[in-house]
Amino acid sequence: MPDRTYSISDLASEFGVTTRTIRFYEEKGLVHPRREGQKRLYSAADRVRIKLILRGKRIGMSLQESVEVIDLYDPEHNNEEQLHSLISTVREKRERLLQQKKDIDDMLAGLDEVQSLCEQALQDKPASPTTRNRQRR
Amino acid sequence: MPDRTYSISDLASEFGVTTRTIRFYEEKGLVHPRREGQKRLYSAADRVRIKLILRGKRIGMSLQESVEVIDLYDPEHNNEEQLHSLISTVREKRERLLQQKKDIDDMLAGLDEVQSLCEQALQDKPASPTTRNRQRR
DNA sequence: TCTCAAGTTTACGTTTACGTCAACGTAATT
DNA sequence: AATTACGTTGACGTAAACGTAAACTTGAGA
Repeated sequence: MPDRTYSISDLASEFGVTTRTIRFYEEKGLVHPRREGQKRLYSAADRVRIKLILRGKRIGMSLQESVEVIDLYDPEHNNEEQLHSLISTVREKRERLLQQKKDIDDMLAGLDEVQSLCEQALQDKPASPTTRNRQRR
Repeated sequence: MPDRTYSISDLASEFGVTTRTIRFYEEKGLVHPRREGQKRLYSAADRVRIKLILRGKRIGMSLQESVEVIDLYDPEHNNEEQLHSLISTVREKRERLLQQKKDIDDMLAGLDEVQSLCEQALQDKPASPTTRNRQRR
Protein backbone atom coordinates (compact mmCIF):
# COMPACT_ATOMS: atom_id res chain seq x y z
CA MET A 1 0.00 0.00 0.00
CA PRO A 2 2.15 2.84 -1.25
CA ASP A 3 -0.59 5.44 -0.74
CA ARG A 4 -0.83 4.99 2.98
CA THR A 5 -1.21 8.13 5.02
CA TYR A 6 -0.13 9.09 8.50
CA SER A 7 -1.54 11.31 11.19
CA ILE A 8 0.64 13.85 12.86
CA SER A 9 0.91 11.79 16.01
CA ASP A 10 1.77 8.68 14.01
CA LEU A 11 4.85 10.40 12.73
CA ALA A 12 5.60 12.13 16.01
CA SER A 13 5.69 8.89 17.92
CA GLU A 14 7.50 7.03 15.17
CA PHE A 15 10.29 9.58 15.10
CA GLY A 16 10.34 10.44 18.77
CA VAL A 17 9.45 14.10 18.35
CA THR A 18 6.47 16.14 19.43
CA THR A 19 3.63 17.17 17.18
CA ARG A 20 4.72 20.71 17.81
CA THR A 21 7.99 19.91 16.09
CA ILE A 22 6.23 18.61 13.00
CA ARG A 23 3.92 21.61 12.84
CA PHE A 24 6.95 23.80 13.23
CA TYR A 25 8.52 22.14 10.21
CA GLU A 26 5.38 22.97 8.28
CA GLU A 27 5.49 26.61 9.41
CA LYS A 28 8.99 26.73 8.03
CA GLY A 29 7.83 25.22 4.74
CA LEU A 30 9.72 21.96 5.14
CA VAL A 31 6.68 19.78 4.61
CA HIS A 32 3.25 20.34 3.07
CA PRO A 33 0.82 17.70 4.22
CA ARG A 34 -2.62 17.51 2.66
CA ARG A 35 -5.67 18.36 4.71
CA GLU A 36 -8.70 16.28 5.42
CA GLY A 37 -10.97 18.97 6.73
CA GLN A 38 -8.97 20.35 9.59
CA LYS A 39 -6.58 17.46 10.08
CA ARG A 40 -3.19 17.03 8.48
CA LEU A 41 -2.63 13.96 6.32
CA TYR A 42 0.94 12.96 5.70
CA SER A 43 1.93 10.93 2.65
CA ALA A 44 4.80 8.46 2.47
CA ALA A 45 6.81 11.18 0.74
CA ASP A 46 6.11 13.60 3.58
CA ARG A 47 7.23 10.93 6.00
CA VAL A 48 10.50 10.45 4.16
CA ARG A 49 11.13 14.19 4.12
CA ILE A 50 10.75 14.37 7.87
CA LYS A 51 12.93 11.34 8.29
CA LEU A 52 15.67 12.91 6.20
CA ILE A 53 15.38 16.19 8.08
CA LEU A 54 15.89 14.37 11.35
CA ARG A 55 18.82 12.49 9.89
CA GLY A 56 20.36 15.83 9.01
CA LYS A 57 19.74 17.07 12.52
CA ARG A 58 21.58 14.12 14.00
CA ILE A 59 24.73 15.12 12.20
CA GLY A 60 24.43 18.78 13.09
CA MET A 61 22.75 20.22 10.03
CA SER A 62 20.32 23.08 10.33
CA LEU A 63 16.81 22.48 9.09
CA GLN A 64 17.46 24.70 6.10
CA GLU A 65 20.56 22.80 5.18
CA SER A 66 18.78 19.49 5.40
CA VAL A 67 16.10 20.77 3.07
CA GLU A 68 18.80 21.97 0.74
CA VAL A 69 20.24 18.47 0.63
CA ILE A 70 16.84 16.86 0.18
CA ASP A 71 16.01 19.21 -2.66
CA LEU A 72 19.08 18.03 -4.53
CA TYR A 73 17.06 14.95 -5.35
CA ASP A 74 14.15 16.48 -7.21
CA PRO A 75 15.15 17.49 -10.71
CA GLU A 76 14.49 21.19 -11.00
CA HIS A 77 17.75 21.39 -12.90
CA ASN A 78 17.12 21.68 -16.60
CA ASN A 79 19.99 23.46 -18.19
CA GLU A 80 23.69 22.79 -18.23
CA GLU A 81 24.57 25.62 -15.90
CA GLN A 82 22.22 24.36 -13.23
CA LEU A 83 23.63 20.87 -13.56
CA HIS A 84 27.15 22.11 -13.06
CA SER A 85 26.27 24.19 -10.04
CA LEU A 86 24.42 21.19 -8.66
CA ILE A 87 27.52 19.06 -9.04
CA SER A 88 29.65 21.60 -7.24
CA THR A 89 27.09 21.83 -4.46
CA VAL A 90 27.28 18.07 -4.14
CA ARG A 91 31.07 18.28 -3.95
CA GLU A 92 30.92 20.82 -1.13
CA LYS A 93 28.43 18.80 0.86
CA ARG A 94 30.55 15.72 0.39
CA GLU A 95 33.69 17.44 1.61
CA ARG A 96 31.98 18.54 4.76
CA LEU A 97 30.60 15.07 5.37
CA LEU A 98 34.06 13.57 4.96
CA GLN A 99 35.45 16.04 7.48
CA GLN A 100 32.70 15.04 9.86
CA LYS A 101 33.54 11.39 9.41
CA LYS A 102 37.13 12.18 10.25
CA ASP A 103 36.04 14.09 13.34
CA ILE A 104 33.95 11.14 14.41
CA ASP A 105 36.77 8.68 13.85
CA ASP A 106 39.12 10.85 15.89
CA MET A 107 36.62 11.04 18.68
CA LEU A 108 36.02 7.29 18.55
CA ALA A 109 39.75 6.72 18.84
CA GLY A 110 39.78 8.96 21.89
CA LEU A 111 36.94 6.99 23.44
CA ASP A 112 38.77 3.72 22.81
CA GLU A 113 41.75 5.11 24.64
CA VAL A 114 39.67 6.24 27.59
CA GLN A 115 38.00 2.89 27.79
CA SER A 116 41.20 0.87 27.79
CA LEU A 117 42.68 3.13 30.45
CA CYS A 118 39.57 2.49 32.48
CA GLU A 119 39.71 -1.24 32.10
CA GLN A 120 43.36 -1.26 33.00
CA ALA A 121 42.65 0.71 36.15
CA LEU A 122 40.01 -1.84 37.07
CA GLN A 123 42.48 -4.64 36.50
CA ASP A 124 45.07 -3.02 38.73
CA LYS A 125 42.79 -2.95 41.73
CA PRO A 126 40.45 -5.91 41.43
CA ALA A 127 39.05 -5.64 44.97
CA SER A 128 37.48 -2.34 45.93
CA PRO A 129 38.42 -0.72 49.29
CA THR A 130 34.86 -1.09 50.55
CA THR A 131 34.94 -4.78 49.87
CA ARG A 132 38.27 -5.11 51.67
CA ASN A 133 36.96 -3.30 54.72
CA ARG A 134 33.89 -5.44 54.85
CA GLN A 135 36.00 -8.55 54.71
CA ARG A 136 38.38 -7.48 57.48
CA ARG A 137 35.79 -6.63 60.10
CA MET B 1 58.70 24.78 22.78
CA PRO B 2 55.84 23.09 24.64
CA ASP B 3 55.13 26.13 26.85
CA ARG B 4 54.22 28.45 24.04
CA THR B 5 51.30 30.76 24.63
CA TYR B 6 48.70 32.25 22.34
CA SER B 7 46.81 35.51 22.27
CA ILE B 8 43.08 35.46 21.83
CA SER B 9 43.35 36.63 18.23
CA ASP B 10 45.99 34.01 17.47
CA LEU B 11 43.49 31.31 18.31
CA ALA B 12 40.57 33.14 16.75
CA SER B 13 42.29 33.41 13.39
CA GLU B 14 43.74 29.91 13.59
CA PHE B 15 40.33 28.37 14.15
CA GLY B 16 38.30 30.76 12.05
CA VAL B 17 36.14 32.09 14.86
CA THR B 18 35.80 35.53 16.39
CA THR B 19 37.38 36.61 19.66
CA ARG B 20 33.87 37.00 20.94
CA THR B 21 33.36 33.29 20.48
CA ILE B 22 36.42 32.45 22.55
CA ARG B 23 35.43 34.85 25.31
CA PHE B 24 32.00 33.31 25.28
CA TYR B 25 33.55 29.91 25.83
CA GLU B 26 35.30 31.34 28.85
CA GLU B 27 32.05 32.83 30.19
CA LYS B 28 30.60 29.34 29.98
CA GLY B 29 33.58 27.90 31.84
CA LEU B 30 34.87 25.91 28.89
CA VAL B 31 38.38 27.37 29.07
CA HIS B 32 40.35 29.19 31.75
CA PRO B 33 43.26 31.09 30.22
CA ARG B 34 45.84 32.71 32.46
CA ARG B 35 46.08 36.47 32.61
CA GLU B 36 49.03 38.70 31.94
CA GLY B 37 47.76 41.90 33.47
CA GLN B 38 44.56 42.43 31.56
CA LYS B 39 45.28 40.19 28.60
CA ARG B 40 44.37 36.55 28.27
CA LEU B 41 47.18 34.07 27.72
CA TYR B 42 46.25 30.72 26.26
CA SER B 43 48.38 27.63 26.85
CA ALA B 44 48.77 24.73 24.46
CA ALA B 45 46.27 22.83 26.58
CA ASP B 46 43.75 25.67 26.29
CA ARG B 47 44.28 25.61 22.56
CA VAL B 48 43.57 21.89 22.39
CA ARG B 49 40.42 22.31 24.44
CA ILE B 50 39.11 24.90 22.02
CA LYS B 51 40.09 22.74 19.11
CA LEU B 52 38.17 19.80 20.55
CA ILE B 53 35.15 21.95 21.29
CA LEU B 54 35.07 23.08 17.67
CA ARG B 55 35.47 19.50 16.52
CA GLY B 56 32.43 18.63 18.59
CA LYS B 57 30.51 21.49 17.06
CA ARG B 58 31.24 20.25 13.56
CA ILE B 59 29.45 16.99 14.30
CA GLY B 60 26.50 18.68 15.96
CA MET B 61 27.42 18.51 19.63
CA SER B 62 26.44 21.24 22.01
CA LEU B 63 29.22 23.04 23.82
CA GLN B 64 28.27 21.31 27.05
CA GLU B 65 28.39 17.93 25.43
CA SER B 66 31.79 18.59 23.94
CA VAL B 67 33.09 19.56 27.35
CA GLU B 68 31.59 16.39 28.73
CA VAL B 69 33.52 14.36 26.19
CA ILE B 70 36.74 16.30 26.77
CA ASP B 71 36.44 15.78 30.50
CA LEU B 72 36.38 12.02 30.01
CA TYR B 73 40.13 12.33 29.47
CA ASP B 74 41.20 13.81 32.76
CA PRO B 75 41.21 11.22 35.51
CA GLU B 76 38.81 12.45 38.15
CA HIS B 77 37.64 8.86 38.44
CA ASN B 78 39.12 7.20 41.49
CA ASN B 79 36.80 4.50 42.65
CA GLU B 80 35.37 1.50 40.95
CA GLU B 81 31.87 2.87 40.65
CA GLN B 82 33.10 5.96 38.85
CA LEU B 83 35.14 3.84 36.48
CA HIS B 84 32.12 1.74 35.57
CA SER B 85 29.90 4.72 34.99
CA LEU B 86 32.66 6.24 32.88
CA ILE B 87 32.79 3.12 30.75
CA SER B 88 29.05 3.18 30.21
CA THR B 89 29.21 6.86 29.30
CA VAL B 90 31.86 5.99 26.75
CA ARG B 91 29.61 3.28 25.36
CA GLU B 92 26.71 5.67 24.92
CA LYS B 93 28.85 8.26 23.21
CA ARG B 94 30.24 5.63 20.91
CA GLU B 95 26.82 4.38 19.93
CA ARG B 96 25.72 7.83 18.99
CA LEU B 97 28.86 8.41 16.97
CA LEU B 98 28.34 5.17 15.09
CA GLN B 99 24.78 6.22 14.28
CA GLN B 100 26.12 9.50 12.98
CA LYS B 101 28.63 7.70 10.81
CA LYS B 102 25.81 5.66 9.37
CA ASP B 103 23.80 8.80 8.71
CA ILE B 104 26.76 10.33 6.95
CA ASP B 105 27.34 7.24 4.82
CA ASP B 106 23.70 7.20 3.82
CA MET B 107 23.84 10.83 2.87
CA LEU B 108 27.08 10.30 0.93
CA ALA B 109 25.41 7.49 -0.99
CA GLY B 110 22.58 9.85 -1.83
CA LEU B 111 25.01 12.45 -3.07
CA ASP B 112 26.76 9.90 -5.25
CA GLU B 113 23.46 9.05 -6.81
CA VAL B 114 22.61 12.69 -7.46
CA GLN B 115 25.99 13.25 -9.01
CA SER B 116 25.84 10.32 -11.37
CA LEU B 117 22.36 11.34 -12.47
CA CYS B 118 23.76 14.78 -13.15
CA GLU B 119 26.67 13.52 -15.17
CA GLN B 120 24.43 11.28 -17.17
CA ALA B 121 22.15 14.19 -17.97
CA LEU B 122 25.17 16.12 -19.17
CA GLN B 123 26.21 13.19 -21.36
CA ASP B 124 22.79 12.97 -22.93
CA LYS B 125 22.93 16.53 -24.19
CA PRO B 126 26.60 17.21 -24.82
CA ALA B 127 26.11 20.50 -26.66
CA SER B 128 24.16 23.23 -24.93
CA PRO B 129 21.50 25.12 -26.91
CA THR B 130 23.51 28.31 -26.60
CA THR B 131 26.57 26.61 -28.04
CA ARG B 132 24.49 25.20 -30.89
CA ASN B 133 23.04 28.58 -31.69
CA ARG B 134 26.43 30.19 -31.69
CA GLN B 135 27.74 27.55 -34.05
CA ARG B 136 24.86 27.84 -36.49
CA ARG B 137 25.08 31.56 -36.97
C1' DT C 1 -25.92 13.24 24.61
C1' DC C 2 -21.91 13.68 26.93
C1' DT C 3 -17.30 12.93 27.06
C1' DC C 4 -12.81 12.27 25.76
C1' DA C 5 -8.86 11.82 22.98
C1' DA C 6 -6.71 13.92 19.26
C1' DG C 7 -6.26 17.71 16.64
C1' DT C 8 -6.23 22.85 15.62
C1' DT C 9 -4.55 27.99 15.81
C1' DT C 10 -2.42 31.84 18.19
C1' DA C 11 0.89 33.67 20.84
C1' DC C 12 4.37 34.26 24.00
C1' DG C 13 8.55 31.96 26.42
C1' DT C 14 13.12 29.56 26.40
C1' DT C 15 17.71 27.85 25.39
C1' DT C 16 21.94 27.93 22.79
C1' DA C 17 25.50 30.28 20.64
C1' DC C 18 27.03 33.79 19.56
C1' DG C 19 26.80 39.21 17.11
C1' DT C 20 27.07 43.98 17.91
C1' DC C 21 27.74 48.17 19.84
C1' DA C 22 29.73 51.28 23.53
C1' DA C 23 33.21 52.85 26.29
C1' DC C 24 37.50 52.14 27.99
C1' DG C 25 42.81 50.42 28.85
C1' DT C 26 47.56 49.59 27.12
C1' DA C 27 51.51 49.44 24.28
C1' DA C 28 53.98 50.54 20.25
C1' DT C 29 54.48 53.72 16.35
C1' DT C 30 54.56 58.29 14.12
C1' DA D 1 50.83 64.19 21.79
C1' DA D 2 48.15 61.58 18.60
C1' DT D 3 47.18 57.62 16.03
C1' DT D 4 46.78 52.73 15.50
C1' DA D 5 46.33 48.04 16.88
C1' DC D 6 44.87 44.98 20.07
C1' DG D 7 42.67 44.02 24.11
C1' DT D 8 39.04 44.52 27.95
C1' DT D 9 34.18 44.47 30.26
C1' DG D 10 29.35 45.04 30.22
C1' DA D 11 24.98 45.01 28.07
C1' DC D 12 21.66 44.32 24.79
C1' DG D 13 20.20 41.93 20.29
C1' DT D 14 19.25 37.91 17.42
C1' DA D 15 18.38 33.55 14.86
C1' DA D 16 17.22 28.79 15.26
C1' DA D 17 14.43 25.28 17.08
C1' DC D 18 11.34 24.27 19.49
C1' DG D 19 8.29 24.34 24.49
C1' DT D 20 4.16 25.66 26.70
C1' DA D 21 -0.26 27.42 27.75
C1' DA D 22 -4.97 28.91 26.20
C1' DA D 23 -8.93 28.34 23.95
C1' DC D 24 -11.38 25.98 20.35
C1' DT D 25 -13.15 22.00 17.10
C1' DT D 26 -14.24 17.41 15.79
C1' DG D 27 -15.08 12.60 15.29
C1' DA D 28 -15.64 8.18 17.78
C1' DG D 29 -17.32 5.64 21.66
C1' DA D 30 -20.00 4.78 26.62
